[in-house]
Amino acid sequence: MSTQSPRRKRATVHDVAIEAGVSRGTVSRVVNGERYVSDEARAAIEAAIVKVGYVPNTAARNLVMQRTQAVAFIVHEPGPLFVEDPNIGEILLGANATLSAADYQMTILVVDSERDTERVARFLRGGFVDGLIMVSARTDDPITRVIEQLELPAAFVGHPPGLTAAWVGIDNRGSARAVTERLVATGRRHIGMIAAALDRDSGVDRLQGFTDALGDRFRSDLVESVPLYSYSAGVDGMRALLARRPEIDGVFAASDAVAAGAIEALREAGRSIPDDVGVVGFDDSAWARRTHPGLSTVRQPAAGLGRAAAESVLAQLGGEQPLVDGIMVETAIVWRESA
Amino acid sequence: MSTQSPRRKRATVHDVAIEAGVSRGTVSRVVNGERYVSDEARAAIEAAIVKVGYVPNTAARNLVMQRTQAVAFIVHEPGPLFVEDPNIGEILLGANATLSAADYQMTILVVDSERDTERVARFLRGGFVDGLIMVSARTDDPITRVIEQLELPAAFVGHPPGLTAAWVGIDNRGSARAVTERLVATGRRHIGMIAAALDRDSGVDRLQGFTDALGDRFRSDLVESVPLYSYSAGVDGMRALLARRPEIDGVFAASDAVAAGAIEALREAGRSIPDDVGVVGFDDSAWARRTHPGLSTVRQPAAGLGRAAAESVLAQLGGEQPLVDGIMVETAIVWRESA
DNA sequence: CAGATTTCTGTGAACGTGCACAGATCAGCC
DNA sequence: GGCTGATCTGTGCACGTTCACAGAAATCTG
Repeated sequence: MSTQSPRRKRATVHDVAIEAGVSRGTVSRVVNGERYVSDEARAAIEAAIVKVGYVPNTAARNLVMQRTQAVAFIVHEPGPLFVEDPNIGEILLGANATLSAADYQMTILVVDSERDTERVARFLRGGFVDGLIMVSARTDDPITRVIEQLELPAAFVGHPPGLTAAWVGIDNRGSARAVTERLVATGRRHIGMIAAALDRDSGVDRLQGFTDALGDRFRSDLVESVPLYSYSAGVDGMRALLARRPEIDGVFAASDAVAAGAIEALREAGRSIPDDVGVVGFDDSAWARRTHPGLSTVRQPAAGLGRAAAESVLAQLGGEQPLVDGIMVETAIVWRESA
Repeated sequence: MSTQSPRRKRATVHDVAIEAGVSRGTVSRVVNGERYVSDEARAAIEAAIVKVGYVPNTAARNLVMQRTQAVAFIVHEPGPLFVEDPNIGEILLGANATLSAADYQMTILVVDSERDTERVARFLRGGFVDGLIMVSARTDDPITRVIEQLELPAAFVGHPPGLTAAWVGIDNRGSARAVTERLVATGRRHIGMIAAALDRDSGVDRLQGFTDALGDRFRSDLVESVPLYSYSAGVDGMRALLARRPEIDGVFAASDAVAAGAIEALREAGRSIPDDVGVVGFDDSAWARRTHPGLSTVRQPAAGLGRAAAESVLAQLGGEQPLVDGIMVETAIVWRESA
């Protein structure tokens, strides 16, 4: 609207100083809200800032402050699953909310191939970020190794065995046990499980919880293992289970997506739920409200995990020692109609 | 393993120069792969780099180069939908793949509240990023205004009316017309639409395409408008449509999530698909393969949109003028059993 | 009113790069 | 041997900020 000059260069603290008739140091003090600035100088500088449109240069600030106000969010996941797994999105949102409230930015890194490992390692070493959040690390993950020897404030969501860094997670084992026990309590006699992602702590722990709950009644041929927490894996797993043990009358699926697939396979086979077969899942993701009947499941507060991870990183940035034992976020069991 | 000194400070180009017995300038030339370096100097420097563990300091480089090698990925979406809409995740992955191949990082910004608008604007002005990708901008979006006057290389996914910046998108109108025409061709007489997100170009264009296809047969009471591209909105919309026009025998839902909700509502009402009512959706997201029967829909290459947006930003960073007309990415129609 | 204290301000030195420039060395050529 | 041009190297400056320090001015204290 107004006849602004076609200035190409951004205003610096120096320009503001000249405009306000003071020195760079005083401007810096005003910008950073420090004490020892006279009222008139402050007023003049604030006016000058809006007049010249001054915005502090991030790179220069980062250089002298030795920090970046950025945290990496690393997700190690093949592309498709990143999209399909609603937990990751929620964790991301939760972490982002906490970080941005503390004026930190989040840089996202997707690790998919070996080449990515190289790239991410270079990135982390380059001082682009002050800390990092790692989601869905696997056992014996090259990326995990890189991170551990990086001396960068880090928080893992989930807990690969042998990890020394801080982590947040849920009690997968106890929660899995609790849902399975309900299946037992309602009189099911032939209870199976579709286990998934056994290359991760969550997958292993959920299977553990299942066996805990069954005790003597555990039969290994009532467990079918599938590679991923996905819908199609659930379909396959349930079909295999039905073929092997047609008398099955209860199933614990390692995630809601898997459970939705299992329900589909049961429907195919003409079984009614929950009359013929009771089904429980894990996550309380959007899947659970979408199945017929509604899925009983473990409520996993994914956004809460993201927030907790972010808080851990922020605490470490504030100089605190990370909690080696990890942080457990509470789960709850949600009973719907499927069991 | 080895007795490394407990060095707290990172090695600089200066340390490398001393170690290799050359000057900073020569080290810089080696690091940046420039010509005019003798073989012996190069060898000595490369050895020195690994010896002292040198990694270039990003902040210093950014400062002197006046760029950051980072691009912002801005998504303006209430939290829950970000998680539920698989397109966003795919666009993000597509963009990330292209950007990281070009050695750019991606910083994610979620805009949800008014306060976020402020924060994001400050962030963009602060020179944190060299460019940006904006997803799901709305008409009259304060963020969009901010971006437009920012003179930063930008690419929008989708096309808010009146936008002057570069954008990529699909032919929503033509594609919507094509699916609807098929509904017409298969002999449906009372074809309705659940329109969604009419505050966005995609929502408006899909409705346009629908009316294009119906021509004279268009009846405004056969269109129900819902706020969001969500499952529950689809349930509500279909119920409303059924209540108003029970004779309805074909429905175009503005997205697959909406279609899935519509199918649920139709099932409730005892209608069979596709015999009583034909249903088509839009997106070919994971939803489409999950409904019963499988959903006929428009295949929207979300990852391709992300890649195209990233390429546009990279091209602008390379000095090219943005294409004002925008870039259209091809869609295809996928026929399954629902119509 | 001298001295001590608090408040306020300006100056110069970092931070770690890239780049322009100047100078040095060396080969090719008449 | 002197000239030209290509190859190689070192030095100083700039990028925009924060911070330590020194000094000036104002205020308090006995």
